[in-house]
Amino acid sequence: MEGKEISQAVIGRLPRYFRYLGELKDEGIERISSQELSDIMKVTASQIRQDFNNFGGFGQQGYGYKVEYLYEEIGKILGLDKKHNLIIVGAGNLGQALANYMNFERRGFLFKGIFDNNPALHGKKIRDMEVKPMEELQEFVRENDIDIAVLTIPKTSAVAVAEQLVKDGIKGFWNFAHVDLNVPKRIQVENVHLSDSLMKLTYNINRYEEENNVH
Amino acid sequence: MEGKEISQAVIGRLPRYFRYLGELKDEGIERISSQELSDIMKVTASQIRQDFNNFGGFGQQGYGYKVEYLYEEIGKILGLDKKHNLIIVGAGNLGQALANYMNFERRGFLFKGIFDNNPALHGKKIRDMEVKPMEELQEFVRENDIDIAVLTIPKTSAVAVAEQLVKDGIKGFWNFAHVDLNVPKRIQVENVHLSDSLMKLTYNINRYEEENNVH
DNA sequence: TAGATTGTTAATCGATTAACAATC
DNA sequence: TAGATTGTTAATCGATTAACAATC
Repeated sequence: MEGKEISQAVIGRLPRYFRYLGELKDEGIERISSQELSDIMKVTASQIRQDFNNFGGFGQQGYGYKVEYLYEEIGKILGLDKKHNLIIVGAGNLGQALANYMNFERRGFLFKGIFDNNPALHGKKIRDMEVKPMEELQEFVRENDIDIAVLTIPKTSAVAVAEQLVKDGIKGFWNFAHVDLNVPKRIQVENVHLSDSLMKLTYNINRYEEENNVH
Repeated sequence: MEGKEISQAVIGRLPRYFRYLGELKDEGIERISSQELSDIMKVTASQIRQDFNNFGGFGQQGYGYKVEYLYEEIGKILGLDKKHNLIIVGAGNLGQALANYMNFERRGFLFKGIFDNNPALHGKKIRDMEVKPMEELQEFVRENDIDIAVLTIPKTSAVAVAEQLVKDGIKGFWNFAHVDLNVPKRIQVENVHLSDSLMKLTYNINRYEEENNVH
């Protein structure tokens, strides 16, 4: 049914390649070898070639890689050429910030709506979009063919809301709630656990200090 | 000088353990075996025991682990018992949202200031803290013993600002800017590249569809 | 003591790096 | 053609899982 499965380790590196190649392209650089890219990105040339080869040969022996071509191919792999309808569930600080801050449209996402159960927010305009009550969520998702839900609601409600959204046909979650969602494997979940990330930072700061300072 | 280095793979799992143990503790559960925790968290019991043993034995043979003790020990490992002075650099949507949304104080972080170069924001109150101009950043960091800078500024200025902050004595960055910072290895950096995360999500959604739908 | 479960060693698996033949 | 650099196989490294002896 499918080709060989690509590991998430590789997928996780693609956006960074994409970013560097975009910059190289903007600088007008036309070709690059895995060794040159290795020097810039501080990863091994071997890893770069292995990673790209998961998707077939993008390069030319003796020449290297065409920057623009490679950039576009990685964009396609990441699905940036496809449109995805997206909603934000939870119009608190974080939900509003993401609506305003993320350049959704530039990456193929169509921002279709934002929902909250706080009546004080209903009707408030967030990026030309009025906050809708949660009561309208289910019908909206079903009728507007929504693919992705950004969850910026408290963890107490996130699991139940996610389960309902799965029934309504959501394909993936960008989950900022501090819980693990309980959804079928066919549903994709990308977690952004901000406080976890901050804890990793303090661990590393403290450990560095313990190893090097007063000990 | 130090003990054996703990891999970042292990560190990355600690916050999740910490979260689950906190919940178990709140439910009044006193002891848990690696097997029970394995069932709840969907990771192998073997991995749980290996992970904990990186830091010495927290359990008791034949009994399991004391939930509260384990919870506290992991908290200490993550450095949550230590205070860290923190500032936010960039008071746009994301910077403001993080100031309001993150419960910094609850995890040992002292929110000391927020900076922006937009004069329209200067003096605006964000969580009882007035936005200060970037001109005051350097002196502020030096005089207030700031450990962590949250970077929510555009990528065009992030690298230079980070380099300056390193000179001013910053120990770690929580970096939301979409660039790789160029800082000495002794400085800890935790990147949160939101758009990268979203790209991984679309990759996985698209790939699932290609494998299972029309193909 | 017998049973349970950790701590830890050994085996396996997967990911990264090195090497080099293929080829532009 | 000679030189460069990929694509790809082989070697290494590290992380995960399995197994079991130690011990509570």
